[in-house]
Amino acid sequence: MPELPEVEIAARNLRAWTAGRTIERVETDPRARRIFRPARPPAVARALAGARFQAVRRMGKQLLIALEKDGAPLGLASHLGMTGKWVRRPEPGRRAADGAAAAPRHSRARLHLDDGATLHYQDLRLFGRLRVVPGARFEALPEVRALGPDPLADGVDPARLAALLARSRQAVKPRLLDQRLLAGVGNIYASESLFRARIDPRRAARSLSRAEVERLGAAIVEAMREGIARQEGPEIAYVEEGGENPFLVYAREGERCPRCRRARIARTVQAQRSTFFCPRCQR
DNA sequence: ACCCGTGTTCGCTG
DNA sequence: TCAGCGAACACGGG
Repeated sequence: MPELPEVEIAARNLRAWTAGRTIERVETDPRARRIFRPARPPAVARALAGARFQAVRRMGKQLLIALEKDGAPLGLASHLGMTGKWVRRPEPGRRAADGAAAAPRHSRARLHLDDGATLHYQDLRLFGRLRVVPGARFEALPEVRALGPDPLADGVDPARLAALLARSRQAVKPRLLDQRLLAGVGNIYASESLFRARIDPRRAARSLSRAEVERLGAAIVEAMREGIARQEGPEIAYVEEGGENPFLVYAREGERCPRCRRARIARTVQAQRSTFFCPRCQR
């Protein structure tokens, strides 16, 4: 489920799984050519084999994994697309004997580490990317350069956000999906944030007052933080697919609004994506 | 069978 | 020149 909070959890997991580890061997799914850069899976496997993990960063929805191989820096940029996921086998805390052999479905790349664990990159729809970055020069990548500030790491500058919103005739909700504004906001959190800020998603982006932009910025940070808090920690149940919908309005068409308890959540389509909102609370 | 989907990119248009 | 739109990518679930 990758928007900023899910990618942040993935980054924390990868940090814990890879600290001090070396990649011994890499297997790639030859049919998943489109996720690899360069687009030859065996070349990616060869490039990563023998590399040692240095650091895992997140910028927006991008996972930037710094490695070292033969004394030189090397990078792996991982974008999860719609259905990408990193999992460890055996699962953390379990011994290698318990089901180490069972590869998860749609495993597109397997990194075999020097502690006996395997990190699987799973991706059903193949919209994700695994990109080898020579010299770990992530700043040179166009998809990284194009990213706006990360709301979690950098906070939200209302003046900057207001200026970028004003630059467009689009409705505010689809405008928020532009990663140049704030990196990491996706379709779910755009709806959630606008609900929290009580702003109608159909409003023209340029029509928002300064006070509304400030509310929106704060709501984005809040929604992201809560999303992370929901998924982290040993006690809190991980949000599994098939579990309860954890969102305030997303995918709740027809249900009563959790704020006013009177109107029902509506669904509309903007720029080919679903938007959920309360027609009574959001103005 | 049909519609829907957490993301991004590309080609076309006005 | 460029913002904005729709299609495309690929696959599974309801």
